[in-house]
Amino acid sequence: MDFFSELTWRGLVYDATEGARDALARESLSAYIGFDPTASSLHVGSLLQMVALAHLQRYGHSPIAVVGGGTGLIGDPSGKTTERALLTPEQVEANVASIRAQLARFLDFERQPNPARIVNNAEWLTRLSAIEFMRDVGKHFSVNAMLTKDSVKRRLEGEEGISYTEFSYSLLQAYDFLELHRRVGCTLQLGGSDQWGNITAGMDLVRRVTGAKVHGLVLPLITTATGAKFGKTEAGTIWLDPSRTSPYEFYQFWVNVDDRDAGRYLRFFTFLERARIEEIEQTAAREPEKRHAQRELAREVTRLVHGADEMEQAERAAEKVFKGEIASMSRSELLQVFASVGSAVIPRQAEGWRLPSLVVQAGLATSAGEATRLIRQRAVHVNGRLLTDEKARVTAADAIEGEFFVVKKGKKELFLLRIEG
RNA sequence: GGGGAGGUGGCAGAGUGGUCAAUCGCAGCAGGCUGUAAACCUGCCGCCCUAGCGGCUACGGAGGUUCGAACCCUCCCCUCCCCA
Repeated sequence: MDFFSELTWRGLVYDATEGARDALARESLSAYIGFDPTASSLHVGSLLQMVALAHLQRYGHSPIAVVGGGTGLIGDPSGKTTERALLTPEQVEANVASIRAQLARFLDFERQPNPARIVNNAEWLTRLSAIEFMRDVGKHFSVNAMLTKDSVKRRLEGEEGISYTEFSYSLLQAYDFLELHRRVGCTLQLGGSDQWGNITAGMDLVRRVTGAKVHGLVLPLITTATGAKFGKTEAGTIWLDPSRTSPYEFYQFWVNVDDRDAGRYLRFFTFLERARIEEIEQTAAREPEKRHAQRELAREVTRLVHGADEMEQAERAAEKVFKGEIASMSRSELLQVFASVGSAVIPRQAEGWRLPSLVVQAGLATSAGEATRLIRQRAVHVNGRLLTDEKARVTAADAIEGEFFVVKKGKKELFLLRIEG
């Protein structure tokens, strides 16, 4: 099997240029995907791109992850209805550094003969002079054509309009392709389906300047069965950075995937082979209540992003939590399990704590009033016990090993409070 | 520059002098059913507490009228529409 067929059966090819398939089958290519450094961490929305790079490498191509340290200074107007705030160079640089670390988990930089590379387009973009840019790049673009691009058209028709800065964005991104083509012979750019316009702009530029025929391939937009935005939960974005989204939460995100999405996601986000995925789907269809597909998905993706140790820990924690074995856990077990869940230290108080205040300190409610309502709705458990009296006090004597409170809200959300001293 | 409409809780959108902390919907939270799913049913959904027909803060901002204002008046700020 080749790269293109692999992506095809996984449902990862949304669109590709003529000849991309042949080129990929014929020879080993250099191909790149750009990552936007507007935040200090990537989130699950970028996972597909990361997986695509890894597939490239597996099939003998040389993947290049371009972190947009230069383009990030401008801001992509695609999919945006309003002008974006510009990040400072320092912010962008810090973001680039942490994103680089996250990408590193998916790529092999030592592999021969097709090592992965990570480059920052600030390297060339910040050195480009305005005159050079206008003569060598701008000359190849027709404003007439640019005005018809969807991302630009929407903004022109909208009320806010578009600044010259964002209007020029696609030229900069196109220039990346040219630069990578010159430097390392890169002939393919991949991206999300929203990047099609930017990718073809790059292809055109390369062709006009060098005469070479290069290719583009875009991945589908991920949808959820309920129509919600993928990668968001009640709690917010699912980040890849463990300090923003704990491995436990990350694991839980995948375990809670809708039945109807699980099979697709196994194809999208794991490297499991076709027969194995189909087998999992059959098992899942037979015993949906066991959530085979979700579990497998959670295991695989968590391992990929956070490593095997964190994955196992998150899995063990989930087991304890959902089997209601909290009260019987030992000190070391608690610390281990909650390392991936979330915890905080509270100062010792001789008279104990009011129950609502404990819930607030665990970050499970934003005000005592809200906590009180939760308690009355029979939603709060402390150390595995349902507590329904909002006036109750909890003292150190109630704590596990005199030290810990596991505060649980609803069925899924929990937090460890540790008494100081 | 001229004329008009409007700014209400995360969104959307009622209310136009008292019982409005503010209808309904969406989103969100919880409970039930289940499988840590979907759908569905129920409750909650400004803050504080001694939890009450309690206190406080709120309907763009600042003043004013009134026993009483989201609702009336004045000024200011902002948004949208039409004309020039």
